[in-house]
Amino acid sequence: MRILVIEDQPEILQNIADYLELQGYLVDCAYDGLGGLHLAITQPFDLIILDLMLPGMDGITLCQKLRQDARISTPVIMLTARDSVDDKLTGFRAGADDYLVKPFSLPELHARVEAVLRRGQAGMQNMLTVGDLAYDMNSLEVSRRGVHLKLSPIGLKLLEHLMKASPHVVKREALEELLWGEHLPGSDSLRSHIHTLRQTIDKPFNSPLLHTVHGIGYCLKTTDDGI
Amino acid sequence: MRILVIEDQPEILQNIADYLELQGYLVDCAYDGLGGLHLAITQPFDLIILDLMLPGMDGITLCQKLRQDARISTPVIMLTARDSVDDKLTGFRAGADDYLVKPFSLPELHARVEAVLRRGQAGMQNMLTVGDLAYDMNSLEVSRRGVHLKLSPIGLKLLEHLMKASPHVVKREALEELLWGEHLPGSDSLRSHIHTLRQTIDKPFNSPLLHTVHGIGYCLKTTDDGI
DNA sequence: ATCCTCTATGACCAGTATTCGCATTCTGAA
DNA sequence: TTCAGAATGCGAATACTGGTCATAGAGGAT
Repeated sequence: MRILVIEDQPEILQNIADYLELQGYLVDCAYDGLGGLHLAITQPFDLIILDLMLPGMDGITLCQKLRQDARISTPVIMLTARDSVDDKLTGFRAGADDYLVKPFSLPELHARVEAVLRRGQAGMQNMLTVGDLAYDMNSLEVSRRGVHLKLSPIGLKLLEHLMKASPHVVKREALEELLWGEHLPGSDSLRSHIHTLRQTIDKPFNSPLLHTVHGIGYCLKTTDDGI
Repeated sequence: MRILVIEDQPEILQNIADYLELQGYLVDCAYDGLGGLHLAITQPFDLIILDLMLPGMDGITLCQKLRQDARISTPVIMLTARDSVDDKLTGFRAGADDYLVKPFSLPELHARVEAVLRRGQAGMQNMLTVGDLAYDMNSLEVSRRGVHLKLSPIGLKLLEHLMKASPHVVKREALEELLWGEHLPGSDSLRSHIHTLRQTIDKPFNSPLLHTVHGIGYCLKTTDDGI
């Protein structure tokens, strides 16, 4: 879990960083708004801890830019010395996920961090369905009509892409790039994998979901043929 | 609210005690490590304020004994004149909940006290369970079907993460980051640890909880194989 | 300071699962 | 009909995993 802490007071920053690292988090630091924003945009974090008052750019503005300009939804915990309701409202309106009033104890911060991270995980609605086919992206389990299906890693990747695209057609090149990037295998083994996938998700059931579009690619959809 | 203050410098102790009593707390005092430890063990306190440097037994040792030997989880605020990172880390590792560097203002202390007490009331529900496997994060004890299991620190970290994620799959990279942060060990020793963990939590029992997801990572769940 | 124990790490091997490439057969469109 | 594209099936190559063990290092005890 990577956490970015943006705070201008060195002692506080040091305290927070040390404590969180001790709890097993990877901590990066920024001392002002601009530096923090830059880090937050260029690197992936699981959580941002953000002081309200910062040199360069205040926390609320930073949070707004993050959400609106950069479209980054990393959860944010806002720190502030002030305690007025106004600040809280402004903070939440700017997109902060939680709020902590200074001075706070470090275990208290830890509790909030855990809470926000847990919330983030629970929020993930990673369930894909096409017809009676279901793919739980958390447990990586695939089932059809309640029957558990076992697929290979490549099969899973293919299926994920096809389900996300459903009911649209996916070009062969798109699938090849998905699986191998620029470094394609010598022959077109994509067909083999499509075949294997078909064996698994369609063969045991009477209605096929995975359709071939001749010369173009593949498409995953129910056969009720409503186009 | 009863607070125990352990501090060898009489003026400071007097200051703190007077101030806290004025705020309505019941304050007990100790002048050295041994006396403090004795009081802390024999009587119930809601909070302990503990100087790092004490005659008889230093604060860190005292804190460790309190946590490990006496299994007392009363929150501890550590006081110190020093400010080195080492001290802080050692303090936290010993189980201190917060840290205050001398000289501090009494209102500052009061704020920390309030913060720590508030957090304490929140009540930590630190018990993880997956199937018949239980992990008490307060005492760091792991048991399965009532049988106490002994794991290494790395094993505990792995297990904690896997249990929190259960029944989701956890990627190998996520576990590696959890254990080693940015600079990973040369070879994949993760598998050794998974193996050790498996030996401990699965080998003595007939139903495995720790499953491998080929090419992806690991997953902790019961084998009831539903879905 | 020295020894001792426990843990972490890295290397290796064998067994297994997965992927790839190829040969063959099949299908759909012109 | 003809032919390119598609499906199928299978063996070989590859990647991954579990298990074992030797070594190195940390921490505690003497």
